[in-house]
Amino acid sequence: MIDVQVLRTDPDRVRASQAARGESVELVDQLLAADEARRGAISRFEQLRAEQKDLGRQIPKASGDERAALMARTKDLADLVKKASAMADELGTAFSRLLEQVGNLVADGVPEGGEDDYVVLETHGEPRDFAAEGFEPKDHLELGQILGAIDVERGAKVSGSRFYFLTGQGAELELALLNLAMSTALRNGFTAMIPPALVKPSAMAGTGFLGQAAQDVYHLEEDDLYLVGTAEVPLAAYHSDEVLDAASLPLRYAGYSPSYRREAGSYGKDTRGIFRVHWFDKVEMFVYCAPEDAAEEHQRLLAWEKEFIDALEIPYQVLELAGGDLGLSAARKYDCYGWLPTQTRYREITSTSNCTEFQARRLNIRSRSERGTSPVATLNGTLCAMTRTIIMILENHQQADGSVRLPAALRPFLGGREALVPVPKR
RNA sequence: GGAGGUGUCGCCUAGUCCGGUCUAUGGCGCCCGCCUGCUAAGCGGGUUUGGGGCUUAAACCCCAUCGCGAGUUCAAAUCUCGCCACCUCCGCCA
Repeated sequence: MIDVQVLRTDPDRVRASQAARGESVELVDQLLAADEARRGAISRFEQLRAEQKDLGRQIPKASGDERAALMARTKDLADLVKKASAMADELGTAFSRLLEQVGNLVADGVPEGGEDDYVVLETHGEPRDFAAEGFEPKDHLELGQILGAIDVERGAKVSGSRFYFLTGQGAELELALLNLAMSTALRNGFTAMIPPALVKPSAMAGTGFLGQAAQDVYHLEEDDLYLVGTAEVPLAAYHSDEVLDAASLPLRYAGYSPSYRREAGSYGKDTRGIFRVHWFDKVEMFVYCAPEDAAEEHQRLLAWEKEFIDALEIPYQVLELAGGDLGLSAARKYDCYGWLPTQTRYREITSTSNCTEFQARRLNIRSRSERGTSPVATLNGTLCAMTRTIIMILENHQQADGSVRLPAALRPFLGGREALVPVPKR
């Protein structure tokens, strides 16, 4: 959630942020009114409670009539206190409910607009000219079948649409990518993590996925647990309700976990192959750092993402997303879009968000300084989303005969092999 | 899944049976000061967290906080109920 102090002292900033997100500006006025009401109720309660406590303390010392009189008076007060307390609770809850709807304050310089209003910051590498090479590129699904790497038919048979098996070389490729990603992360000072993929509602809510994003999340009714859509969720909740030693920051974690997404409302979108699926595995970077270092850290996360994509020799662009496309938690977001030859356009492969103190406030993650404790900043970034990365590798490095050249960085993790090669169908 | 036990302000701990100066005890650690040639020891004071008030600021004041929540009561760490986590044993299982 946003800082309540900012709401009180600079409501215009919150209004501007809401406008940049394309969200309700009136909400800010409702919030201010609710805050006022809540604080009034709290102070009325505290006054009454203090009076009640004071009288109550005299009872053990008194005796006889005096005692009876005191008890009668305190009894009346107790009734008032109960009512005042209920009122304060009610108004407090109303305020919180409103506050939770407000997205993070959009960072300065974020482009205005919605999904299509991103700004291309950089372009790296050259898309291959397949015409010049004399063949038509096959798409990842066809290549996956030729290589015996991806089986969507059996995925659908076993689990339904938007499920797949990675088979043979496909499964090996994921493991190689995992090892490359993790070893890169470890070299950069990250701590390797394998987090739970099922989490409690508090973890989901704290990371901001139970708002507008809720329809895209799997929920296990029976156990009231959620399947995470990203390791960001357990990695953020990992330090919830903790006070971190300021000297230990930044804490950098690289988590490998499955990601589950209902993909509600994406019917008919990217239905071919494994571009948009209900489950994929992912190595996610997650950082806790001092708020004043967050912007710089965000650049580092982006740099590590680029380093990884560079190593895979995939042409790509770096986009800065517009305010309307940030999600609830992010103050700023960069996506890397890799070149997809059969679609002749760039498609998302990684995403990194600076959530400033937004998630830390919800999850109660603080660090200690001379001035007491204060929320830390959290950031996340994709290091390697397996299915999308596999798609990019297959399509960009395919050869005329259906084999796929392996980028040099990946070879050590595939027994020195230089290419994935067609296998007989079975 | 079944039975039993435990949960107190960083860590350990007193208090819970029998509700009221508990405004939560003591130790360790940590911080400040004194003392000291230095260090150690010693002495004195401070040290949960969150919210609010008053201040230039600090000091100070108020409310909440004894795993979480609800209830009983004028009054709950203490009594009742529900939940959670951990430990021990049994059952089941990769």
